[in-house]
Amino acid sequence: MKNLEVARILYEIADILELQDVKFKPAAYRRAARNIENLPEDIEEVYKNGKLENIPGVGKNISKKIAEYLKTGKLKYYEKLKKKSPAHIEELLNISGIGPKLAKRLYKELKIKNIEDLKKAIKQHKLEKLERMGTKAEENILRGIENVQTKRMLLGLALPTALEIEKRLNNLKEVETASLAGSIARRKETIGDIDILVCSTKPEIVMNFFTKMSDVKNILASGETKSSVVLKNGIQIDLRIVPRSSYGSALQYFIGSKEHNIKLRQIALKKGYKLNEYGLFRKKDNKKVAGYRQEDIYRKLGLSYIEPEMRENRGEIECAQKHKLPKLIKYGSLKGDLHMHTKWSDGSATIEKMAEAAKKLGYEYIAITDHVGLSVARAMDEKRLKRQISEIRKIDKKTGGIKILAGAEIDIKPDGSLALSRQMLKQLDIRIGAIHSRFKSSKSEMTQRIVRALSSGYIDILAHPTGRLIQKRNPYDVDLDKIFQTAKDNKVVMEINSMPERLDLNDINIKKALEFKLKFSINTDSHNAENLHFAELGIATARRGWAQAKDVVNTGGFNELKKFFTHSFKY
DNA sequence: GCCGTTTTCGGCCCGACTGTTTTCAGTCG
Repeated sequence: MKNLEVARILYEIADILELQDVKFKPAAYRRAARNIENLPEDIEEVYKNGKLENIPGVGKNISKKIAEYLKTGKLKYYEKLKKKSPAHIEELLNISGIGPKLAKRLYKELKIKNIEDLKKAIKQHKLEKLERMGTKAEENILRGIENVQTKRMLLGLALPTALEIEKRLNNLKEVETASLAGSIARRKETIGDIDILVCSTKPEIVMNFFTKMSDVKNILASGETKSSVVLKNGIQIDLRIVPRSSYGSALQYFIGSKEHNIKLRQIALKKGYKLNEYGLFRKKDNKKVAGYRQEDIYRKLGLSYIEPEMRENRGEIECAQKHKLPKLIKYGSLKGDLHMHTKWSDGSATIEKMAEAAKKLGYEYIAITDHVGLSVARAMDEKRLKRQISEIRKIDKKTGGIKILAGAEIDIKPDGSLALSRQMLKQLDIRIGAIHSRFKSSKSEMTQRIVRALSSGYIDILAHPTGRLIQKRNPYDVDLDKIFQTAKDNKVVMEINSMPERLDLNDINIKKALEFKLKFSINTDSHNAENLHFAELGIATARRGWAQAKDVVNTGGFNELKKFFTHSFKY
């Protein structure tokens, strides 16, 4: 899959053109790059089918360039651009506070080419001596450098803090409403900072409370309507206060995404409106026609209301125009969890403890799915698995209020065979297949390996189907179309793994799997009782992938589940 | 370079903030 590779080159072209003061082309290249980044299909497939120009933002010229790159592995235009540009100062554009103009000045006046040079120059206070620059500017850029070097945070790590602060603000009597905004409101898998929007008539009191919270480490900015702090845990929070009359439009604006908002504004313009964070205004007389509630804005523009998780300009606006948006799966709608580990393999809790915790979440059922067939993760051998199954049956009878299913996470070996005998496979209620080794196999090897496993007839769920660990390990190279088709043919369910660093399948691939009419199971892959809460992250990801309750097998009650897995259930 | 339910040419989202300077260019979200 070369989508990201192609997108990166287009981004770089955009940066270089921007540095050359070329107008509009940078935006065009960035738009194409963004859409390729978000493309559910493999760009090589799109190219082979001659459909490159169907990608929004990709026209004749860019499609030719993509074709050249995919065919030859090179792009002459790009090579030439790089040669022509005086120095590779594109790196500087990644720093918040530095745009094309400043980057060029830094190079011209101080010979600064990259972040390293820049850091040295700041240490010697060379920047503040430049015209129209000062100490503040220098400090800002230094902070920008730090931000480039700190990675984005996992949603699962930031969300509890975000919800806690949101609650604190809502408990304040001077606050009418506080809501999360930005990427965390859209439940993106990683976030840069937490945005919170507050509606209040007493902004000073709210701002004072916010900047003086005991967990604030330092205050970055503190004004009437906007403040920024960094918490002791390193998370940055931006708080904005707006009046009630424009709360809806402000929320709409700050939730984003940027791409979604740009599209929305274009629609507004065509319909004779102007949209900004203060409201939706009629162009001819500047009369405000919406702003109090987000719903009103969407309605005035002829759209159904779009849930924040969908606002990525991935087709949701077109769907909303036709009033054909899917009804997304709701938070809290899972009836059970089908993937978790216990002390029997690499988990830390007992079967009983996991069952009790699941019961507290209101679940009707869980499946215990410890590892088998691995040399790591304290995986069980067949003898131990046999003992565990009878133990699970015993505990299930003893424990009221929740059904405990006997399952296993079975290693898919490099040749695609399963690391468990047929005889044992037949005794399990839920059989999860998973890849744990040779992540760097070729695309064809990995595809064959998984296809063979799924075709065995003994796999009910494919766990973490792409194997990625966010910001740590790339997804393995695999032909997802083939995997999805094989899964469809063999009635294999795709897992949406809810662990914060997995979220696998991801949003884009969920949307793609839906085109194959596949079913999902939102599982936590818990290794202790607390992990069960991560299910909400899985639901968030499912929502970002446009999944509905009917697409997710574990939104159904026990009888429904039993019917679905009727070929495997022994229960 | 892309794109069209005002268009195949002439536009391309929009406003706030920041720092430095005295009227605004540059950058951001």
